[in-house]
This record gives sequence, C-alpha cells and structure tokens, in this order.
Amino acid sequence: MSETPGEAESGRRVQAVQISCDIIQALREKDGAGVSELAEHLDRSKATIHSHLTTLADNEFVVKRDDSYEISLRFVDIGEYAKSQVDIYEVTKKELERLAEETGEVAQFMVEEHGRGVYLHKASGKNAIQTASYVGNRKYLHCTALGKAILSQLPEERVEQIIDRHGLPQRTENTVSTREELFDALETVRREGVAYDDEEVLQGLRCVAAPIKHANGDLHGAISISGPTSRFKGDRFHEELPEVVQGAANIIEVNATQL
Amino acid sequence: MSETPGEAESGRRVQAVQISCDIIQALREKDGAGVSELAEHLDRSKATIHSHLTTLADNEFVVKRDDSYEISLRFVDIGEYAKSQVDIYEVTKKELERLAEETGEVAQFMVEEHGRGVYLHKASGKNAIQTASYVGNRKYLHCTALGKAILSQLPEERVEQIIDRHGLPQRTENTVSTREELFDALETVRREGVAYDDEEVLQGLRCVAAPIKHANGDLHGAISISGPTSRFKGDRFHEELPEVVQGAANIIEVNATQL
DNA sequence: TTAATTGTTCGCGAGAAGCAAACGGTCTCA
DNA sequence: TGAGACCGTTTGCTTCTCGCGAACAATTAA
Repeated sequence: MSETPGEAESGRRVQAVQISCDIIQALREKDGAGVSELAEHLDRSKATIHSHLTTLADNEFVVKRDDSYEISLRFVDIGEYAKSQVDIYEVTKKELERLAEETGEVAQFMVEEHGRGVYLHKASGKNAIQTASYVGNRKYLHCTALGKAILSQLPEERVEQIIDRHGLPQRTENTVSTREELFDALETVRREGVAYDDEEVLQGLRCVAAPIKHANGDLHGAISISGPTSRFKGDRFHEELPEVVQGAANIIEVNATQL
Repeated sequence: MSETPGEAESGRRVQAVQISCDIIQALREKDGAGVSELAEHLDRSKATIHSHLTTLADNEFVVKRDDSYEISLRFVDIGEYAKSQVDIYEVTKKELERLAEETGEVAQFMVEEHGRGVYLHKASGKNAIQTASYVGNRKYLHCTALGKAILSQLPEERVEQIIDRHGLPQRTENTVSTREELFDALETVRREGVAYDDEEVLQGLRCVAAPIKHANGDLHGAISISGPTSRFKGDRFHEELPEVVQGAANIIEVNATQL
C-alpha cells in the first residue's frame, strides 16, 4: 500500500518544526514578509520568528533581501530532484512533447501524492490554449480527467481514504459530488480505458486522459490532452484523441518496464 | 545591498528546525531512507527522527512510502513558485528558446543567490550537446562564464564577501584561483560586455555569457550559449556569438523595465 | 525632536523535545 | 514453527531548548 493509510493522526509532533513550516507557507502566500508581519500573522513573538528565519536562512531555505525574507531558489533545486525521482518522468516528458506536437494541443502529466494530483509536466502544441494549471500545482483528484484516470487505478479502499481526507469539493455544477457517482465514473474509466472532462472544470474546456498502468513503486500517474470544445467534438473527441492518448500511455508503460 | 552582508554568524538558532533541515538533506542524498537509517546517520535517537518525520509529513514536505520516507513533490510546487517570483523569468525563458533555436546550441539562464549561481532555465537547439548542468543546480560563480558575467555586475565589496564565504575552489587547471586574477577577469568582462569560458569547466566545452543589467530587486542574472570547441572557434566564437548573446540580453533588459 | 516603525538581542521560566527503553510488527533462517 | 533480528512506533522522564516579553538599536516620518 502506498503512502500513509489515511492521515496519521497519532504520534508526536515537533512544534518548532511546525512553526518553521508555517513560516514558509506564510512567506509564499505573502510573496515574502518581514519579521513583524510574520509575527503578527502567525501569532508568535518577534524573537521566535527571528530565530526561525535565521535557521532557515542558514540552510538556504529562505533569503533575506534588505529587510524582507523570501522563499529561496533552493526549492527549485530540491523540486527538480523530486521530479527526477519519479522513475517515469523522463520518458513521459518526451512522449508528452511528441503528443503535443502531433495534436497541436496541450498535453499534461500528473501523479498522485498525499491524495491529491500534482502536475509534473506540461507540453504545448501549436494551437495550445492557455490553461490555469502549472507544474507543481496540486488539484483534487475527483474533478479532473487526469485525476479520475489515476483514481481508476487505485484500490477501492485507497479511494475511500482519499475521499475521507479531502472530501469531494464541488468545483462547478458538473463535478461529481457523491461517492456513488464517483465510483460509477471510475468503473466507466476502467472499462473504456480513458477518462473525460467535459467542461467540468472550466466552461469550454474539454480533456481526455489515460492512466499509466505501472504499479512499480506504488506510483500512479496519468497523461492528458486538453483543448477547446470547438476542436474537441465528434469523432475526434470520442475516438481519435482517446486512441492517441492511450497509445502514448502505452508507450510510456512499455518504456517504464525497462527501468 | 542584496541578501545578508557576509554570512550572519550571530543570532540564535532553533535546534529542532536544524534537525529537520538535516533530515531533508539526508533524504535527498540517500534517495529516501527509514527512521533507523536516518537516526544513525544524523546521530540522533529514533524517537527524535520519528517525530520530526511525522511533522514534516503533516506538512507534506516528505512522503511515507511503505517504511521509507522520501522528499515530497511539494518541493516542485514551491520551487516553481520561487522561479515565478524572479521577475525576468518569463521574458528570459522565451528569449532563451529563441536563442537556442537560432543558434542550434544550448542556452542557459542563471541568477545569483546566497553567493552562488542557480540555473533557472535551459533551452536546447538542434545541435545541442549534453551538459551536466540542470535547472536548480548551484555552482560557484567564479568558475563559469555565467558566474563571471554575474560577478562583473556586482559591487566589488559584494564580490569580496562572496569569495570570503565560498573561497575560490579550483575546478580545473584553467579556473581562476586568485583574487587578482578574478578581478582582472571581471574588469575584462565589463569592458567587453561578455564573459567567456574556454574549456575551464570541461574539456572541449566553450561558452559565451552576457550579464542582464537589471538592478531591480537586487537580482542579478546572466544568459549564455554553450557548445563544443569544434563549433565554437574563430569569428563565430569571438564575434558572432557574443553579439547574439548580448543582443538577447538587451532584449530582456528592455522588456524587464516594463515590468 | 519626537514618535512610531522596523529588526535584533537577552534573561528567564515553562514546557517542549530529545533520549532510552519497551513494544508490536514482519521477515529470515534454522 | 519457532528464535532472533531487524523494523517503526509509543511512552515516561529529565533537561535544556525555545518561545516570550521587554529592552535595545536603527530607520523613517511627521
């Protein structure tokens, strides 16, 4: 079984570490901040915040610029490392580029972590539209084609755990909002091999996703192609694109077994 | 003045936070590890390591997979954010892609932080060679063309501070190894507008870099083109490429003033 | 000059955090 | 089928850390 079964509520925590995590979170939300501002925001003394920031700066997790502290580029380094640890990352990236060029649309790659979906790559073809998603972005799994493709590969109990943890927040009126609806949808995905998003996230945006079946390392991922409803309709939407996406997923799977 | 003047030796630290930072560092070096392994490596009790890992997992900085803890993809998210905070990032990225296509070589973008250079983007043209550098990678500034281009824009006292902090470790026999040599080199860069790397880092690899003059936010960066000595020689190396790189840097500067 | 901001330093007391040891798994090998 | 040797996890206890408040510089504004 992958990751922590449910959220581990038990066990001791280290308060000081929690404070530093909160500081990083706050620095991100505020695009950098000073000691006093953080102290007020987190309801802690200035002295506390100060010693934490100094420690974090020592370790190059934050940078001090004049009198403002900001998130350091060290995160870029570690983030890039984290991506590289995903064994199918390189193969998938190449395949996505090909897919984007072939279709002219946007191709994306998502993996599951902590019960949510993380975008790991985005390739844009000639006619690619702008999408709100960016690499690193975390989305709930039940409300995107990529997410549903991933969920379709997980054992039912894991899906239950994820719902318990994150719920089924409703993005738009088309989002699945009950467990039954979701499990039905996942069954359909398993049967057809692809997941669809028909304007469920954004008006006018359609999306076709296929899971990457690769239980190795308990890592579950999916790839997709997105585009405007005007181009995503008829045979192209229901036959051509699903076939292309599934084909790409297949190639990745084959390459992955050789790792 | 940007960042901390010299390393801030003074002030209090938070030991617990330091331990967590060490854990993350260790997880990265070891590509994930268990509690016992970390406890031994960091010379701490298992209980301590465990409570730290639990806290870090709560905050999604690490993931527990079976009995191994690993660096989480949350770093991808924060890293991507950190990049986006660099105001010239988007403009430079576009310009790099153009540069790579036009020359067929490798084009790169580096900024300074904590006295070292961080690669933020890499674009590859048709004939691009493989280079060891990757996005997020941190290099000493004195031993690459990009680094020297950056240093040439910093006030002398800042350069002194950086040398005090990091020294001038010698990569190859061609690396500058004394302060005088370095300051002479920087003077040349300022005069010519470009910095060269003539097989100083790697046998057979040459590189031309130009600083991006843009004091805004105290952010200093540079862009470069790298390629094999076989193609980087004669007029192309000493005139054509320097001109192209400087031109690109100029375009970025102009676009940057409009931010 | 004064007043109101900063960030920084410091002494102190409370409680957090680190340790050791015990506990409950799982796996291997006899 | 056990014994033993790992593993991660839990728990009490003691100590020393760390968070607080207040004082201290250093800017900035009025």
